[in-house]
Amino acid sequence: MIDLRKMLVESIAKELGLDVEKINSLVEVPKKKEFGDYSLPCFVISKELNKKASEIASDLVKTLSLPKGFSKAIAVGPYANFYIDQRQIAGLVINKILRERKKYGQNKIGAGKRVMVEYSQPNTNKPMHIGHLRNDSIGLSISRLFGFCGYEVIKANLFNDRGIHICQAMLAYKLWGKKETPKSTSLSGDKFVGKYYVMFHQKAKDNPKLNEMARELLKKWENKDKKTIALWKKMRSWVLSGFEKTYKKFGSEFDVYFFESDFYDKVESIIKEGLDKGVFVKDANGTIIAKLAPLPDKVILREDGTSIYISNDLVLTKHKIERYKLDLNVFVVASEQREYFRQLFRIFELLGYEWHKKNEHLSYGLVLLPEGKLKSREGIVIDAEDFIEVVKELAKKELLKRYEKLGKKELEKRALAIAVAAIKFSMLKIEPNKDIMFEPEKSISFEGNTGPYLQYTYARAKSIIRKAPKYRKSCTNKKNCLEAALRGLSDEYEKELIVKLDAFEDVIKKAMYERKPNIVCNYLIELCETFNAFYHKLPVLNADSKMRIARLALVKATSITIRNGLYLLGIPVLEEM
RNA sequence: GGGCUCGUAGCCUAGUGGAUAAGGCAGCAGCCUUCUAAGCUGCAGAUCGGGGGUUCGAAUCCCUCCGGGCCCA
Repeated sequence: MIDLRKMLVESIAKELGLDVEKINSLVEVPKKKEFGDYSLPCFVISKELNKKASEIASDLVKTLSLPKGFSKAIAVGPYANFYIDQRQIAGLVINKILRERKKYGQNKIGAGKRVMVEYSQPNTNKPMHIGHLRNDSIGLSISRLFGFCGYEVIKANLFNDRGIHICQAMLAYKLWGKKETPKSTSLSGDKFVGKYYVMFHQKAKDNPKLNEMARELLKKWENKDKKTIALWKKMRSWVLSGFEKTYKKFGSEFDVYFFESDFYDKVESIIKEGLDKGVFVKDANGTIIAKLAPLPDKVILREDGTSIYISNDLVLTKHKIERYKLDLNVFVVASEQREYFRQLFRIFELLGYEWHKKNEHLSYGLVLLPEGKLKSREGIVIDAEDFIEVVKELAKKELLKRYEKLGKKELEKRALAIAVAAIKFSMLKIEPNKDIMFEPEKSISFEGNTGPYLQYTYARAKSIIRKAPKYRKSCTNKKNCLEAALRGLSDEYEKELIVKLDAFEDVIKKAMYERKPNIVCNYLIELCETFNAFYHKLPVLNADSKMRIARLALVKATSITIRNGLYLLGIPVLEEM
């Protein structure tokens, strides 16, 4: 295993007689490459060693015996800069990548630990919107990051399939549906149902009685009225089949599915527990409230006994952690629910569950439209499926510009892959904490810092590999030939690429620890920029035979790393583009 | 009113204690008889929201004010 940084840090620590961790926290990668590959700023240790920073730096570079893989050390003022010798590291880095292939970048940080990542969580009364696309992008990516770090990952989805909003759509269908079905209207099931949900709210504006009727329908549902349940099941299955199509297109995957309707009527025991332990109190009206100071109090159960969302989550969360024996329970949910999750976790803490610490709200900013927050019931919303289709059409146009005679099947396949890449990358490259102002025309591009740019770079690399000739017969031992050839990599462009490839493992750890897929995005952009610069500057296939072998290996290593990085983002690769 | 969060070129973002603040879009000028031009090279563009403080050193930490977003009341 190659870990240049670790070796360097250890030898510096030994030389200076300081703590390894201390040195590790100080060593950095300089912004400018002329300052080397690693650098130690000596300001901080100046006091400890009672010596001027510039002296420490200049003495250090004189006395330190450089670890393997480094060529020189130079002091620049108070900085000690260290330079990697690519002749020595090229073989180590490239061979490692070619050996590990799909596993390159993995580590064992989470070995033996099980994490559940719950994401997407749509309501089953309307289609998903672009907010879900951000959620799904982050959810899948963070799942894969955990997986790459050795965790056992369970990807979970929770369908919010009960409550007043569901009954509103049902009521509208009962009143005005005229026996239409998704099939008879050739609408996908989720859109079909969503149409009635919007219709309900339009009509309810002038007819408040409809709200009363929806509440009655909810009561019937809770009393398990046969006809009501049958209608609910039918409409829910329509919606779910629509979701399935969207998930398939977008690449969202789940291992387990939870339905709110399976838990809402199992809240009694935890409510009793809360009352017994004095965490919940019943007020004069009969409403049950959790006292969570310094957080605001939270209503758990209404006076009429109807369940509200958090009571379901109390049951489901307990179920998840105990049933699946989780070490970590992650909820990928937008930032508007921050306080809600604090309250939820605080309840478990007050109830005395040791495992309350295992819960984590992975919060991300809202997707806002220029008009403001997305509002499904008012139709201020961009439909997820429609949006994917619009972007796919744009991708088709681009493809046809380049390849007029592309077969229809291939065209569809590539266009979808490009559309998904463009959308996911635009959602993932922004730090999760930030809100996204979404402007449909501006937000999607195929050029510059985009998903398709990464796909393109990958396809370009693969194209070289496809065209490369086989090893000559004269080269009897492939491994020896490669070893010898790699020592010939000496150009600055090659070196930069090798150093970048070597950084992949650290990037994954950082992205996982910080729960930030955008770190992977930034890395991949930099990697592809470095590769493209190399590509334009140095020939691969037209280099002399020894150099061709070496550069070809470098191109292969790059393509593996890009592919693994895109996998972590949930972005499909294309062998040709 | 309280809490959380964000503020970096015209626009979108990266950088969260170190060297001359890094990319992309939009703009301008170049590069396809060589491995995919969804690419590459160059130019231009930033009082890092304002003010104060801590530090040898602040976009980054602290205080305060201003502005946007979200949640609670």
